[in-house]
Amino acid sequence: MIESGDTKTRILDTAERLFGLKGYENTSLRDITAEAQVNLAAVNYHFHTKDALLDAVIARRVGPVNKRRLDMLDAAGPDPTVEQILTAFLEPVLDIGLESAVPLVGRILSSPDLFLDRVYKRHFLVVSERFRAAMIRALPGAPVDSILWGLLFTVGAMTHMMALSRILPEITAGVCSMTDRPSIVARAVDFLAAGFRAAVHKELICAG
Amino acid sequence: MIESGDTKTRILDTAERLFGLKGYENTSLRDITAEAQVNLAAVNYHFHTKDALLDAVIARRVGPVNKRRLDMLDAAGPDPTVEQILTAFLEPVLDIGLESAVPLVGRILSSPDLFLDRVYKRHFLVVSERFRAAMIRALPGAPVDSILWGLLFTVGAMTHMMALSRILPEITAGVCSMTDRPSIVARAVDFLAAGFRAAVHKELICAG
DNA sequence: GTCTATAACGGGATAGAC
DNA sequence: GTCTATCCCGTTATAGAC
Repeated sequence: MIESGDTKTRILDTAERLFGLKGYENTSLRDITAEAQVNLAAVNYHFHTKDALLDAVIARRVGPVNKRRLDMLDAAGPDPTVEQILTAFLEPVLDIGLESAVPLVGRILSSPDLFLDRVYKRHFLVVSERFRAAMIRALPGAPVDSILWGLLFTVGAMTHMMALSRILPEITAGVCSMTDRPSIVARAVDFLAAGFRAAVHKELICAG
Repeated sequence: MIESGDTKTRILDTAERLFGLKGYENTSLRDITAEAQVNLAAVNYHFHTKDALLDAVIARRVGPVNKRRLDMLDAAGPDPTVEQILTAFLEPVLDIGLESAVPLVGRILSSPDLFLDRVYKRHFLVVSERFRAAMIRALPGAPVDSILWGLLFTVGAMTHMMALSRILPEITAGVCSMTDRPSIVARAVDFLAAGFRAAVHKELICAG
């Protein structure tokens, strides 16, 4: 597992993989520099602190993913379906490196402080707003709180399979795995779209 | 925030709260003993290591929760509905302390190593098997992999709202919060049940 | 830009008196 | 059971030579 590229890229690649594998706190800069075959002081030279290194690792992935999400949402036209919205949200993030970026993002999104300060406030506000608005348009009559809870369940399902991707086969007797990405996206989209629609039906029944 | 009870209980209560608030690695034994107003060495006397303290904190919650889950599943009779199964799975775990146990369990379940070694293998195998079997009975015709993915999405939705419970109002402009537990259970059950049923319908359509 | 060496600190764990 | 004092280790970060 020898990383390629210049020193800075090797540090980023290795940090991403180890942060995803063992978590931020359980990964020392010595672990990273040893595997990346660079000097310990190079981290502080290129990134100043371990904290800033994590920011750099996150930003390198989250920016492009959110751009792809918005592009896919735009490409679906002015009135995307629930399925198109969910696909635009899920597909880009599941399409990043399975061995490194996927577990890392899973960890980040399930950690309240990291998520709030380093992802939500910096990278996620506009995406969140766009997808919320699109879902409200796609589900006329659905109360806003149902939409928000649905998006929360969506992020939860997505985050959990990313966080547990490495041990998925072990806890499902080999049935589930993250390798066949397109089929997983389709499966999740069907499951979640039905959940969103159930909230609308319930509302209509109660109102009528 | 002064904990009550004897030394051992005070340590357990404080550790649970701080592990949930900041995470295991970011909480030192000095943090715990200072807040619990006990001596540092008392931790090692009562629990031997920090690692074993975490096990004790987890076991104290997970055991009773899983017992209640199985009791509720049994109480639903020999052929529980999808909704009854999901309620039996979600309600007990959302009924533990909102300020301490809920965030902690959220963190544990989203951390692959902790989940696998300390929860799944020790406390979760029988529960997992019982709920899997019940769901297969409740959804005749559904392929097993759909059931397993559905349970994964269920655990993901549950885990995520527990892990982010503290910041939920902040990221939803005050719309979502974990305080009204019964309505959250009902909402999640409706959403997830629709997802499970969608997998069956899809299968029947393709087969027919 | 890259390296060696080291400073400065906080952590878990323990010995031994009471 | 409880406390004080301390050991010993790994960590991040930096100083300064090359």
